[in-house]
This record gives sequence, C-alpha cells and structure tokens, in this order.
Amino acid sequence: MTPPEPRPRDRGIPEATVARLPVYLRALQALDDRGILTVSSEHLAETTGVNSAKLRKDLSHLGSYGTRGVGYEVEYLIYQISRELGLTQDWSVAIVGVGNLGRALANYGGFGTRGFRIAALLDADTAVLGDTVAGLPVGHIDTLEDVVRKEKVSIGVIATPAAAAQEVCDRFVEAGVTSVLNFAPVVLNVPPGVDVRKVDLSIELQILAFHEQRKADGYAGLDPFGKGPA
Amino acid sequence: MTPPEPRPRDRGIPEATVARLPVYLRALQALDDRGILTVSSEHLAETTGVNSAKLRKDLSHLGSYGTRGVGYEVEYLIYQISRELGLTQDWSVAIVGVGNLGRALANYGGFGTRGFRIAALLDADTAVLGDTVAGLPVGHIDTLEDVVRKEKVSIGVIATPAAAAQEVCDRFVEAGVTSVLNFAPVVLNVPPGVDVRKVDLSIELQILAFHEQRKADGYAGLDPFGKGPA
DNA sequence: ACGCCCTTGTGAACACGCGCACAAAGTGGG
DNA sequence: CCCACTTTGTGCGCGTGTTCACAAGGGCGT
Ligand SMILES: NC(=O)c1ccc[n+]([C@@H]2O[C@H](COP(=O)([O-])OP(=O)(O)OC[C@H]3O[C@@H](n4cnc5c(N)ncnc54)[C@H](O)[C@@H]3O)[C@@H](O)[C@H]2O)c1
Ligand SMILES: NC(=O)c1ccc[n+]([C@@H]2O[C@H](COP(=O)([O-])OP(=O)(O)OC[C@H]3O[C@@H](n4cnc5c(N)ncnc54)[C@H](O)[C@@H]3O)[C@@H](O)[C@H]2O)c1
Repeated sequence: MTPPEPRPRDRGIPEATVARLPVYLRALQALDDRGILTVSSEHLAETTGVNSAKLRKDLSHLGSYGTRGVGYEVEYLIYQISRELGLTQDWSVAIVGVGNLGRALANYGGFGTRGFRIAALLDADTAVLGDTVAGLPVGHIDTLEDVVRKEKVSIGVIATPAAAAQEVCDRFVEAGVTSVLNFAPVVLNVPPGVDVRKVDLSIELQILAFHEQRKADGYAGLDPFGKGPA
Repeated sequence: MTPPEPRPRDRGIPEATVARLPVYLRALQALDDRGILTVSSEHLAETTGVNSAKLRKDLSHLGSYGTRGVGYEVEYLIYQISRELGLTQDWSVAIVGVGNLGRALANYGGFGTRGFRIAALLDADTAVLGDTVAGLPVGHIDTLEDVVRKEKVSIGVIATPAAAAQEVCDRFVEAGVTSVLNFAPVVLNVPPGVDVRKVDLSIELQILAFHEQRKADGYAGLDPFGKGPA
C-alpha cells in the first residue's frame, strides 16, 4: 500500500552481495522496460546467472520486499537496490589519463545513465590539453585539486600509464577522494578508509589462459578442431 | 570412494590463487628488471599487497620453490608462474566490436608482452570494415568462424553493444572458442566447459558508490582512522 | 470460507579462503 | 662445528559465502 518509510537498514551487507546488486538492478530494469510488474526469485536468478536461494538471501539484506506466492515488485525492488547502492544521488567522476582507454571511457555513454557524471578529464601531456573529448575539455593535471574541490569529485578514475598511477592516486587521496578506480597495472598504496578497485585486463587474460591450458592438458577430446594454443 | 585423481601432480590450484599469480608475476618481473636475484615472501607480499603467509601458501601450490632462510629465486619463480599460467605458449585473441573500447584494446601495447597475440579485429558495421587499427585490418563479423579456425583463436573478446554480445558469444562457442572475455554489460549464457570472465565498469562504479555512501552516512566521525574497507 | 499451490525467507550444513603462529630448514658468523 | 638468525611451509581455527531444504506466508480459484 503506502510505501514504507526509508528506514535505517541493517548496514551489514556482505561484500559479495553488494557486488551482485548491480547485476540484479540491470536485469530488473530490463524487465521494467518490458512492462513486467513482478518477478520471482527463480526467474530473476536465472537471468542473472545466480542461485535463487542466494538471490533471495541477498535481497533479504535490504529488508523483506517480496510477497510469498507472488514474487518481487519490479519497480519497488529497483528503487530499493538503487537506494542501497547510493544511486539515488549523483556522483562526480574525474578521469586522469586521456589516452586510448581514457577516451573510450569518456565516450562511453553508459556512465551518465546511472548517476555518474564525468566532471573532468585531466592529462599531463600538453599535446592533448585543450582537446575536447566527449564534449569536455581536457584539463591539466595540476588543476586536479581545484577540480576535485569545485566539482565535488568523489570517485577518481586512473587511466594513466603504470608509472604515473601511484602519484595520481596520491594526489586524489590528498585532495580528499576516497574512492578510486584503477586501470593501470600496478598495486596502489592507499591509507585506510580509501577504497580502490582495479580493472586489470591483463590479469583477466592470464586467468583465462590458465584454464585454457588446463582444458588442453590431456583433455583434447573436448577440442573439436584440435586447435591448441597458436 | 577413490576421488577422481588420475594425475600424480596436484592440479587443484585454488581459483583465488590463480587470480593472484599474475600479480606476483608482474612484481617479480619488476624485480628482475632491477637485477634483483632473490626475494622473500615478506617483501614480495608487501609490494603486491597481500599477506605473506597467503603468498607462501599460493606459491606452495606450484611446488616448493623457495629456500628457507633466503627466499625465492626471482627468475625461477617467474618461470614457474609463467608455466603454470600457460604463458610459455602464445595465445591468439580475437576482438569483436571495434568501437571506442575495441580500439583502445587493440591499441593497448600490454597485450603482446605476455604472450597474447591479437589475431583479428571484427565488426559488423560497414563503416569501419577495412579500417586499419593498430596495424590490423578490421574484418567482417561473418568471417569469425574462418578466423577462429585459421588463426587458432582460443580467447574471444567481446566489445560490442550489449544487445549483440550473446549472439557473438554463441558464434565464438560454436566455432570452438572456450574462453571469452566480455566487456558488454550482460550475463552471457554458455555451455559447460566454456569460461567467461566479465569486465564491467558500471558495476565497479556502483560498488564504489555504495561504500562512498556508507562513508558519508553518519559514521564519518565515529571512525577517525577509517577502519573501513581499503 | 477454504484449501491448494506457489514463492519467500531462513536455519543449518558445507565449502572455501584467510591469517596466525610455529616447527623445520637453511644461512652465515664466530 | 656450533649457534643465532632468517625465512619457508603448513596445521589449525575462524569467518565468509554458498547451497539445500523446508516451514511459514500469501494469493487465488472454487
Ligand atoms: N588501452 C587499453 O585497452 C588498456 C587495457 C588494459 C590496461 N590499460 C592500462 O590503462 C592505462 C592507460 O592505457 P592507454 O592505452 O590509455 O595508455 P595511453 O598511453 O594511450 O594513455 C595514457 C595517458 O596518460 C597520460 N599521462 C601520462 N602520465 C600522466 C600523469 N602523470 N598525469 C596525468 N596524465 C598522464 C598520457 O599523456 C596519456 O594521454 C595504462 O596503465 C594501461 O596499462 C589499458
Ligand atoms: N567504452 C567504454 O569505456 C566502455 C566501458 C564499459 C563498458 N563498455 C561496453 O563495451 C561495449 C563496447 O563499448 P564501446 O564504447 O566500444 O561501444 P561502441 O558503440 O563504440 O562500439 C561497439 C562496436 O561494436 C560493433 N558491433 C555492433 N553490433 C555488432 C555485431 N553484431 N557484431 C560485431 N560487431 C558489432 C559496432 O559496429 C561498433 O563498432 C559496450 O557493450 C559497452 O557497454 C564500454
């Protein structure tokens, strides 16, 4: 009936659950776009590739928003997950390093759709300064502190070469940024209270290679073309 | 009764360990470049941001390659990890979807350095067909099966819009590819035996947003040194 | 109003990974 | 040759996460 008041929920949401909420959210939005009003844990679990009991337990951490015998109300669940993830507010993001990857990120439309606003693009190379990428001018790295303060940047994205990443990270942290997304292949050192997540393509490929090798090792039967590594 | 252990050599390396081996490898190569011959678990652990006992346990899965009282021989460890990960052989990679991200990936130098060779770039858009990106011509998606066979592609990279990802994936699998790296924000459905790893920028940002919101939510003052996740 | 059937929410067992702490092993100095 | 010191390798307890299985809750048809 009347939507319950957003109460202070149990803050102890398991990390593993947090990592899955965005996946559920995406699936729910697809359902919503198709005009579907309710969904069962079984169905949602199937489309997101998780176990249905796990899904229910995940959702139970936000409180109980399902109806037995029916399922979950899609719109309401979208709202609850969004609120839990902090997507009901806008987050400013600054990208440092406007090379191959930085440009791709800047041009990526999916950013803004979910409350993430690219506040600034910064680089050290004078050759790219002043360029306009995705409608934003590329600023100088020395303005990082100003930008963070003025634009209230809360998430810093590092897309510089590895050698520069730690220094850029330090400047982010010094300027008050407490969340960093790092694409450079280095382990960043940060003080407690700062979250770093890394996206490392090279590691992903190496993990795939490991499993690929194992499949090939004495299990050639699964290999219709007998093609091993090149 | 007797567990399926046909192999004398224990191939049961924990997934969590596999995911860290590339990190160790990178640190070791940096040490090697500086001419350092041996390293202790303590030191290597510190530079890779893991617990030293965990590091030792990880390495113990490849056999015992350390010397008590001294540490590990850098070069030998590099070789052992490389071999375990399957990096002593070359792997052919095909990238489908040559847009913002696909171009960035193709232009990324770090690919080739570790035994990954970009064998082909494929796209469906006639506007980009024939373009040369990073020295490679962009081929038509319909040649996927031919390319996979001829180039012995074992890893498929999907950088198309979400709507096309499943279809591209199916074609990869049908052609015999058993390892897929997916950048599109969808859950891919694959038969058993096929490994899929996903890189999802949007999810990473949402996880950061969650923690950022929690930091802001009232607990800012209770925790002077921010014992939160780091 | 009643009972059937569907779906949720969760207790409990299990699997996995982490990190402490320590014995064993090896080094180097005296 | 012995002893003090360093560092590895690992047994073990702990915490987290996953899955099964099922009782309780709720809608809906009759
Ligand atoms: N391109 C990819 O697909 C890809 C894939 C995986 C990882 N990466 C990693 O992402 C990072 C960026 O890759 P890229 O291909 O875009 O490299 P790139 O060389 O094209 O771009 C790097 C940019 O960072 C700028 N830069 C350098 N030092 C800087 C500093 N101190 N402050 C600010 N800006 C600085 C450079 O001017 C350049 O514009 C690298 O660390 C790379 O290893 C890239
Ligand atoms: N650009 C980014 O930084 C970024 C970040 C996160 C996720 N992603 C995801 O990566 C994917 C690619 O992003 P992008 O920015 O490069 O998009 P893009 O639109 O620039 O490029 C997509 C390319 O795929 C091609 N394509 C479309 N359908 C195809 C098909 N059926 N077969 C083969 N090729 C096809 C298009 O012609 C285009 O060249 C998207 O799913 C996006 O959500 C991108």
